[in-house]
Amino acid sequence: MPKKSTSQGVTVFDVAEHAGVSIATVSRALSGSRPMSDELREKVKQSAAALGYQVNLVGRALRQKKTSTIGLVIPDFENPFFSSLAQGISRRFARSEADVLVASADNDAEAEVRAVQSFLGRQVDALVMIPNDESTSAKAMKIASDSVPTVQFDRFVPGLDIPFIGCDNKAGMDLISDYITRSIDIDSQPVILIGGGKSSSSGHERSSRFLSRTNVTRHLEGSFSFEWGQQAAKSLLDDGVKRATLVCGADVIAIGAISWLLSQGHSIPSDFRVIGFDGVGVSQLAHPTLTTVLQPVEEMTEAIEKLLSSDGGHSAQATQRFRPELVERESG
Amino acid sequence: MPKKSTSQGVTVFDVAEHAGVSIATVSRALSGSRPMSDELREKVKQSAAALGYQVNLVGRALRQKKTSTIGLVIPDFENPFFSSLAQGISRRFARSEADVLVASADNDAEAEVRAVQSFLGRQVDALVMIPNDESTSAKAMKIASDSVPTVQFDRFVPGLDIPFIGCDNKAGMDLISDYITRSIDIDSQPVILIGGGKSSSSGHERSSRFLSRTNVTRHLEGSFSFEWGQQAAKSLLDDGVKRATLVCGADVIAIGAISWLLSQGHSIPSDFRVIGFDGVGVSQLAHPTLTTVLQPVEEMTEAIEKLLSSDGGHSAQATQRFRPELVERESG
DNA sequence: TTGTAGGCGTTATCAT
DNA sequence: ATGATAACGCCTACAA
Repeated sequence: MPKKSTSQGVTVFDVAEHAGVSIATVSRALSGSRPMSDELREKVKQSAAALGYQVNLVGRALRQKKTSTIGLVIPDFENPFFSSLAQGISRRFARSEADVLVASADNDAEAEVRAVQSFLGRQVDALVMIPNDESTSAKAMKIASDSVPTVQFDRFVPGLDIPFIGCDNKAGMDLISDYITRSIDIDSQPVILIGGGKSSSSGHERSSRFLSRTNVTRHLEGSFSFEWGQQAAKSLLDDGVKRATLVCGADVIAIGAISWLLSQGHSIPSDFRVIGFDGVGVSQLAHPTLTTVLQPVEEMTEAIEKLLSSDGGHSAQATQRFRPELVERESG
Repeated sequence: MPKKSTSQGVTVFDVAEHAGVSIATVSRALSGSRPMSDELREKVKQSAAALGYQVNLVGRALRQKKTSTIGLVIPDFENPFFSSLAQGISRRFARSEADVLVASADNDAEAEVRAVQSFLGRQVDALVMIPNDESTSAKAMKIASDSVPTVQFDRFVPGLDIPFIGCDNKAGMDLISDYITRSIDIDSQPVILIGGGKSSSSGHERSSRFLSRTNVTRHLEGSFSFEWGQQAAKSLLDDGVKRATLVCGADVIAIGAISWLLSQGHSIPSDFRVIGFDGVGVSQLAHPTLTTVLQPVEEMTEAIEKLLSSDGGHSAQATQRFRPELVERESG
């Protein structure tokens, strides 16, 4: 049952009255924006505490025209890589002045626009977006970047002049290509690409790059989900594939594929080699553990912080790609 | 007289001027709060569109003293169960009037308090909290519930008069107890409990209940993480345990344990049976697939929505526990 | 050093 | 039906 509010409704006026000073003094004492006698400041603080005063950030935001908030829009909460990105951003800004608020676009273009408008209406100081889609997210991205410093993270919408920070997907796929070339017998285990769909920039880049530099006997595109990994593996088996190297567009796909292959009695890596991309936490817990391309999440979140803090100044590069790293484990 | 608009944002004054009406009319036309001639309304809307007007929710919030926002505070983004809860809440409120904003407490009591104060300062209409801890989260919960309708979700802090919506952990553990009793040879596979730590209510309830109704040869407590599952399994093997039924306080623990056991060459379920709790997505992708207790997330989020919408009225029960369901899969 | 007053953008209450 | 105006809570020139 909702309790009667105590601190709700306590304003600077109440504190001022209680402390016997003006509201300006209260404001200054609490924000420390101007020097004042320690004695008075202490008195004000005690009054504030006694009354349970909590600053109303809405009032402050309206006045200051800034909210010390950055909004993060992610496609969904189900992909553990997005979660780890959210975790990374949250932690990165935790000791900064800004709070990070996260909203899910639920893999839907309209919901994505709504999320952006919601953040914009709330006057966030900056927006970090992981766009759903290479084309349908253009509208949301434009709306965002038209009003507030915006960063594209992990994925981007081509053709927009909005900074992008993410992983060098091409370099990542090249790591896989090289690895396959030097350590796998392509004749006995022909290479099959299971992409996450070309509708996101990451999916697009990864698949295209890999195809351009590696002989692939087969190529499937789906979505960035466990389910698609399972489904893709199933369709391969249904088509009589008995041995292959499965290069997957993301760890979630790889894990889904492994799950299906093992359930059908196939063995990994002797029958099927499986390679992922991202380096999510569960990739090292899967059995067999997943060979994958690890994205440098720390570096990327650091770059975002720098980019947003050096706002206006051109000290930080607009677009930065970070080199991922191949982690050889058991699955491939 | 019409006020000058800032160069930054388009305001109601700009729209009013453009449409040749008063700001009151603009507000009414856009929000539809009062009836007015369709013709005028249309004109105003066109002006708004022409100028690219977007309502400033900060101004609205200040005036209306409500934000149509609910805040969700979760311990972290790494546990996939929390992510699925966040996803569930977001989806549930998606077609409602309210936006859901998520913040991570990063498993830290102070960060949790900061997150709550941040949401409170932003005047959220309600707060949904998954408390970090049974004791250290008390402060954050109190602060929250003192100012705004608050719901404890999935976990709770005992002794507080704040509604709780979650799973019937005791019933869930009983399902496991019964299952073990009727289908497992306890002599060859003695039961070992790997709890997630008694510092959260879920961990507490699950471990205590299970211990009270089942003969356990061994009992370890840690945290709700993959790492703890691995570590616990390792310590069991180090102690020479060769066969056992591992009842885990959460799926993440179970998956961590399985990972370690398999890596050491043990087989599941013939040597070790492993049972989880929660029903996260990856539980059905693990190999072997995880026997677990599935929480009814849909029902729980629905209950939260009802509880918060019927705010003030006592029509909705304050605390509700939902019965989970045992899903027998391969691991146990 | 401290106080006064004005305004941030919006909606609601009055008038008309 | 529409318009003028007063708040909402806060910060910050400007005054004293």
